[in-house]
Amino acid sequence: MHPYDARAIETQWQRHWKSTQAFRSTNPGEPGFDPKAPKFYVLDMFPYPSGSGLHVGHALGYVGTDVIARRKRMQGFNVLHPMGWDAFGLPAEQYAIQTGKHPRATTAENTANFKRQLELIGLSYDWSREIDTSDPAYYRWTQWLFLKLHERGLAYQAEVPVWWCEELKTVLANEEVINGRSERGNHPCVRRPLKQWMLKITAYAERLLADLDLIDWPESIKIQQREWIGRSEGAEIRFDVEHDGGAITVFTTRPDTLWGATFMVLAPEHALVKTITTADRRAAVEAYQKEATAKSELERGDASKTKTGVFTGAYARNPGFEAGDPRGRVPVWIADYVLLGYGTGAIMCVPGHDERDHAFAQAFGLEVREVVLPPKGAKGLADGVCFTEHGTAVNSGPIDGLATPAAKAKAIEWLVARGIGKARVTYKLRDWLFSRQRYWGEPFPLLHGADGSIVPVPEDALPVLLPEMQDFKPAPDGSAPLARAKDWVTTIDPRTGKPVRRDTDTMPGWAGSCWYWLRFMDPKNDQAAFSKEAERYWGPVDLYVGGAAHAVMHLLYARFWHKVFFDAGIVSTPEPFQKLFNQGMVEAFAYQDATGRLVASDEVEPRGHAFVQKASGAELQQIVTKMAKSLKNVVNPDDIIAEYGADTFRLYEMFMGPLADSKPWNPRDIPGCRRFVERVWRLFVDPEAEAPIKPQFALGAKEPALEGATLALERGVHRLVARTDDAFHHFNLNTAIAAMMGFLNDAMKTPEAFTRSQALRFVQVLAPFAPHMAEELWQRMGAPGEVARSAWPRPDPAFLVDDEIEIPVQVNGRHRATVKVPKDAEPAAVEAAARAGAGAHLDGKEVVKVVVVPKRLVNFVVR
RNA sequence: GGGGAGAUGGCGAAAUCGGCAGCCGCAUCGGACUUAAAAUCCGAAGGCCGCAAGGCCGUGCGGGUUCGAGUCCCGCUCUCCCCA
Repeated sequence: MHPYDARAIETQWQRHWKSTQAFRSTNPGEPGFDPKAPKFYVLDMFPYPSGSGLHVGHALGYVGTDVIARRKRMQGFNVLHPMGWDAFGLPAEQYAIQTGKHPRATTAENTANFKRQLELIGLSYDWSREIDTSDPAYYRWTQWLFLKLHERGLAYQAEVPVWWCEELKTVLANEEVINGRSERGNHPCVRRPLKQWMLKITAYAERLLADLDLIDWPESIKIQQREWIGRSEGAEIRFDVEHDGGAITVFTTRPDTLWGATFMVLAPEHALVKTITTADRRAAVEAYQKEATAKSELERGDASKTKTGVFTGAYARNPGFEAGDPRGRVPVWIADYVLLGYGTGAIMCVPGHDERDHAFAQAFGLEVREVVLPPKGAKGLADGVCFTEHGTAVNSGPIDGLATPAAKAKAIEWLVARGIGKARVTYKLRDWLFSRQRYWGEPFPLLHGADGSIVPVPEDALPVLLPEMQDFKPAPDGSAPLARAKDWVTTIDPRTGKPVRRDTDTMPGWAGSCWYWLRFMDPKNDQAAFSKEAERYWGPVDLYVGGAAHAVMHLLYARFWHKVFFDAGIVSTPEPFQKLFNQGMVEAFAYQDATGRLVASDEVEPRGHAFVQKASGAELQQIVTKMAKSLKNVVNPDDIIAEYGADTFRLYEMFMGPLADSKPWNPRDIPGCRRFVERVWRLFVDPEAEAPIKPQFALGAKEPALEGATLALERGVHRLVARTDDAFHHFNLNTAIAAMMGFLNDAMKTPEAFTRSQALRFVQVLAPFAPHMAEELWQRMGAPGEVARSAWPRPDPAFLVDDEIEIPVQVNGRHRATVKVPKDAEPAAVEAAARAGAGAHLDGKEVVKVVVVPKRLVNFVVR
């Protein structure tokens, strides 16, 4: 009486794992720590616990890392596999404002729900290391680490034009504003100058770029980070303003084109605009400045857009020409395609060799001068085309005749010698806007004195607790909600006894995730963020898995903080995440009618190979898209597990395709995985019998001789292990499951030949994927301990190749026959066998050439 | 606009050292078992032609390299994702 009962088996083993703390990993110095075991730290990007819970797409990465973690444990690694909550942030607060529920309460509910869901999947996290970024025991150290940045001069306050969202009543980072609307909620945003906390990430630009070479990350992510950092080499050149005595400094990546600069453009916000603008141009200039402020940087930078700008009335001297040379007199304009934050906020314009300058000159009838001759064959100004590539310098005084790279170097030399310029490197990367006028975040541990001084809260006075507030709505004027907690704001500087005011901003949602992988190493420490020993042992993260969506922001911020800690001697590695892996998106089917309108998935039924709308019978087109509530195609793991069990759910998640690929969730495919699980069960257990396991697999069962079907299965087991190892190597775990299914099909054909020793190894291979069933079978077989801690089997090469192998025979590259030859047959023997096998295909033909690839194929080239 | 990834049966996919295209699964069809159905088991199946044997065509499209290309090179089309 042993039918397969997924629920019973899974709840029992989940309870067992919990009560025995089966997946707790030990730190150096703790009882049970094995100093000989190598460590493996496998980390998921921890979730923001939203109210809607996990869907099957989140679970993909978590199941993937779990399968990897479980196998690593079996391979003898001390595995750190933790989970926690990125719990501070805007959505919780928005929700709280809408519902009146305190974010602390909703966060607690949501994290409890997430944890329940994760446990239901049977994930082997070390829950003793669970962390919550909104817990004072955690954010105490976030504040402490912020002070380390502050100490090192990397946190400063500045009046900067920032995105202000009227609806959310807060400033947002550049990356949180899309097309002038907030990423969260899609509310309109405007730019406004405000005093804000900034982090000097630009000070680390060079190292963030260079150290990408140290880490094993997807090239695509590295490219995106390099792009974001945007290093460019060039020169800074000073242009004197006529009649004014002032000077405009520009940055250019093409100092060799100086002699082609026929005008200049300043960012509308550039400080010099005010002083150089002539009286007759003032009205036009000011009107234009006002307009530009409202635009996003993207709109302004868009090269495809028509150029706008106004003349300031002022002229500057191009220093490439002698005083008095009319070619050196260049008009100064302002235009919004020049950004204040990039380079110097001013450019020299070379309309002959820069697309945007060219468009601008065309639009306003400014002079175009050729100073770079295109190489033979390439189109240049002579053909009416703006030439931006490398060529030969012309009309350029001291650098005439030089190829662009040499011309650049010579131009810089020439500028330096005359004291009008120097080599310079700039970055697109900007400093990081780090404050928010919101409630649900880490308070800044800083005190403002009456005299304007700012001092850190002493370390022993941390954490600065977020005050309990009932009304934490943003104020209409944009001032921070914390400013209204009067008792909290007013305090005493413990060092001087003087009254001071607390800083009332909070940190952005990214703050908590800038160091959480370090806290997981030593999560209960109340003397330090983490101990040096723990960090030296566990760091860096060996495998970090998450969506490619975080390619830039989180991963760049995290690297930045980590490098600061490295410089401060707090961590021992220059990079936090040695290997990064991006799991693919889980998409879902959605359905469109003939007009392209989307039809909710629950109103659709299949008809043959097509799909129709239930109500109307209209034929629908099945499309693949992301899961969204509005499409009613979000799938919750709870439902799948309730119907099929966690082992089936895990198998399906992994069987869908390679971990890195995007692939659609197809509910019709899940029963296939369930069938596999049931077939495994029936191979081992006779549901009708008394015995918990078939006698041939029980402890003490006689091991038959390795011959006939048993030998074939033995080879099968070794091949299975080898294929599985390979699958882990490539993260295409679907092929491991395909291999298990293939082996199972073989074993089911000759079940009596399947031995206990083979069965044990099969269960071990199954264990990372379907851990509940594997543990249950392991126990029923009377095997020692838990399969989760058993030693992963090794394939023996002697069993991987059959004595006879099949060789395809081609004639002129076309497959014509297959011949069987001994595995070690000589090429001549293989060719002879192939010639016989090809038979009639060679009759009457002249064999020009024979290609024999040992163990692979034979190809006859004939005429 | 910039950047990234991808395109293989009705569907998810496999074949990454250039060597039998389609392992494994889903859906489909046929058979066995059953009073019947479900479940289970066995079998078929890329397309076209053919009773069959067999042949031809086939990895988004067009070229190229090679004895041999899903895989490498050049050009194109389309899709998805990311950044704003």
